[in-house]
Amino acid sequence: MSLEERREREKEEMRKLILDAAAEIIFLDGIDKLSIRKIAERIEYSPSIIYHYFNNKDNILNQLMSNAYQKIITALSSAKLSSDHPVERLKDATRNYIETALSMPNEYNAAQLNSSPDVLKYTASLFRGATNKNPALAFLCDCLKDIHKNAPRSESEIELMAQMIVIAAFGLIMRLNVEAELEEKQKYRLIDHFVNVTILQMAGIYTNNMPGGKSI
Amino acid sequence: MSLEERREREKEEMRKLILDAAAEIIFLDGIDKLSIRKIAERIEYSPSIIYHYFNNKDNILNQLMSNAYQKIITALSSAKLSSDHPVERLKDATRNYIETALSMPNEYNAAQLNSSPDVLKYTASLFRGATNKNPALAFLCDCLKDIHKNAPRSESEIELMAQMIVIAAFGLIMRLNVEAELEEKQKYRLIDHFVNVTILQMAGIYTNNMPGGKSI
DNA sequence: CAATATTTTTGAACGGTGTTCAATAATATT
DNA sequence: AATATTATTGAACACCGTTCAAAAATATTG
Repeated sequence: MSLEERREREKEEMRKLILDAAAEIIFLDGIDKLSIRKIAERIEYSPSIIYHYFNNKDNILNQLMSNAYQKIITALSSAKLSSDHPVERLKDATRNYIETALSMPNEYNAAQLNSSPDVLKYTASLFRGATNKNPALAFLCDCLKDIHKNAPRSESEIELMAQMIVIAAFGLIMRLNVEAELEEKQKYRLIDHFVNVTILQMAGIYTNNMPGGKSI
Repeated sequence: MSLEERREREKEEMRKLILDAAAEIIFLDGIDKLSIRKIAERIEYSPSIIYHYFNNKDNILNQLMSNAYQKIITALSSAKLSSDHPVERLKDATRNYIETALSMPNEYNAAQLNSSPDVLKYTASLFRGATNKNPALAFLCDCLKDIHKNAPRSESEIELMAQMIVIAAFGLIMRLNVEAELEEKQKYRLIDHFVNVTILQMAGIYTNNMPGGKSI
């Protein structure tokens, strides 16, 4: 069966070749300019061959976006052990998540705005409860429970908090992605405020909205 | 000069004819299916004529989206006098804004994700300070100042708060638009929580994140 | 090795898109 | 009535995603 294995391996390599070419085109020319014919030109094959390895263009795009979004999710979980303090962990993870997402705007946008089954596995769907699968929501819920361990909130309260944070982070990233010409300084002013103030408010921590305000 | 006036009026009528046809196509078949040729077919002219009234397809789309987004903004300001209580006004306005935006998902998405000059006039760009032009930000700032009139915050604090609320509302609307199959019940659970809890936290009001928690 | 079956790759075609432009039809000006 | 201006068209260009029968390359058998 080594023959079939090799076949499959070669097919996988070809798929990777196609995906890599697509990623480069998106990086160089933008996602709007991606076309089957351009991919074909880049890998030096005829356009038709691509349909031997993928069902259609959307399929390619979705696979690409899923892969990229997994990287963003990984960035989140890498903060899992960053600190003993749950609040610090929350802040670290969110900042990580935001900065990773901003480093691949095309992929993040496409992944979040796409509701294909391919991509939906990883994105922050509001469907699935926090306990289910979405890694970002699950991580946030854990953090929030930890933060409120002295005065426990209900499961649904925690879940709503987490969803609001995910939604707000999503909004921030989207806006920063759209407003490409925004100065770095302004950008980080917003991110800082979000991570240091807004998140804590949404997590039910601050009574005053400025840093230095009383915490619980 | 009545001749030129009529000319211009007729040209404007033709533009409106084209825009209306485009809006219908978007409504019936979705924004992806909009094409110059389809518009032409609908208004019973040849495709080329459209370029006599608009520079290109994007121009048509942008104009359409700007018009729609103005309606959403209008929904916001209609809440301006809804209540004496600034907190109630804030809640009313936000709920209005969200529900109007959800009633025209295509237009809202396109307007928010588009950074063309046409559209940028109306969308919540982070560029312009709150005092400048963006009506949503300006309204929020007024509300927030009113809310905190007894313990005034700095201009930049107020502005950051407002921007965070706009960003979070944007995120919520976007998510609800993308997840089209979400049940009405779940949808309103999120909107309610956003309007009744999250906004108040971001506005620096609640110390506890549940309704009934102490206010300042 | 030769013949056959299988898989990979191609070229041509279909129907679609946005856009341009010279030629025509309609209207207004002289 | 002749001329200038404007509105409208048809044909064409250069793209696009996708399909499919035919060809090339490879693997499997006798």
